[in-house]
Amino acid sequence: MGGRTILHVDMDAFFAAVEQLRRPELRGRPVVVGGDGDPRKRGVVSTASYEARAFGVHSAMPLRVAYRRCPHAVFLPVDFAAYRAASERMHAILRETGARVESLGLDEAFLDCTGLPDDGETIARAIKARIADELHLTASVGVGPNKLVAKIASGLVKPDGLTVIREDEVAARLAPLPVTVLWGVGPKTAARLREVLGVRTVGDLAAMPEARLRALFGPRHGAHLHETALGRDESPVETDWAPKSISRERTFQVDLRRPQEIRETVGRLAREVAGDLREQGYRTANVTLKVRLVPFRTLTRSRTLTVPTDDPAEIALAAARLLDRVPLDRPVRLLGVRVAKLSPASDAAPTPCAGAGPEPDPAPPA
DNA sequence: TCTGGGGTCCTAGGACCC
DNA sequence: TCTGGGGTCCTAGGACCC
Repeated sequence: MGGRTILHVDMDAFFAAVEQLRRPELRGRPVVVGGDGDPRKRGVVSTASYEARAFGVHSAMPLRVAYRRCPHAVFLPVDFAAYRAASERMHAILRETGARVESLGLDEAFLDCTGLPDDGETIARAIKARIADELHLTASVGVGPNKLVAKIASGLVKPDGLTVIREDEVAARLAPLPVTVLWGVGPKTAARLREVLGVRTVGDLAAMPEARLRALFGPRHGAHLHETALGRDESPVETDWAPKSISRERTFQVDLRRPQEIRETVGRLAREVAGDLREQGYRTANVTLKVRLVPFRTLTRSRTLTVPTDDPAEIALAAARLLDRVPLDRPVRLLGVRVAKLSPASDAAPTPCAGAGPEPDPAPPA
């Protein structure tokens, strides 16, 4: 497995940058994009401009906290249509390199440039130049021997950065970084690594015997930690993506208490999911209901529909049955309906058992 | 009233089968 | 009666990512 050339392209403060581009009066000012743009309401920050980050505002922060930290920022609602348009132009530039391209959301992508005539750094410079000239936006790019290293590299210099990590530099470049730069290492795993093993950096983790990691985190997660700490990653750049599930969820500005209102909302979400399902050309076999009760507890219930279906009424019925199994003894903050086990609608042969309808729930465990 | 909305993947236990 | 072992499917829940 020698000699892949992988790029990771990461648009800088993408949503905020698009807003500043179309509204020049916002340039140089702190801009926070998130929720419906009202920082006094429930919602989180999607993207903060670099001017806002200077005040400690960052992605996933509650809007109210962002408002406290930076009250003079301009707060804007998320306008996906605008960001999608810019994203498509960016992706067109990436595809024109001839590389295979894997999207990660609207603002990031991996490119497999293996076998192209130019080297990774040259391609990266060309991409950055075109994004600057044609979109008037900046991107930070990382070049490495695999996706893991490329992604870490793109994060090392931002905004408008370009960082190349050669195969023989990987260990030395990764060693001093905190373990949270690694894929799959979030707050919980980082805390356990620190508390149980005294591990803080990628270098610390790389020095840990794999057996200890397996014992502590289980065979798969342990092995994954070991591999990534060494900068190893053989995952391919995947150009085709198909969803494995489709969902709709809503957090309410005011927690719901009335059962009638809760039932109606579940029905509405189920019909929205069914609409998405049909629009995207899938059928499904499985419905999951998610309910978040106050304070902060998530309760999910799922069950299988007997008939693969994209029928809104059947999906709504399944969700309603699941709701019957949730004790609504406290206010409800969030409702969500997810459908999984997707299959292409075109495959769906007429099923002989289609008249059976949903079967009664098995007795729920106490 | 501090906590969105879209996802993916893994684990663990029980049911069930051979 | 002293209690194996592999496999799959299902459900619930957790961690993580952008």
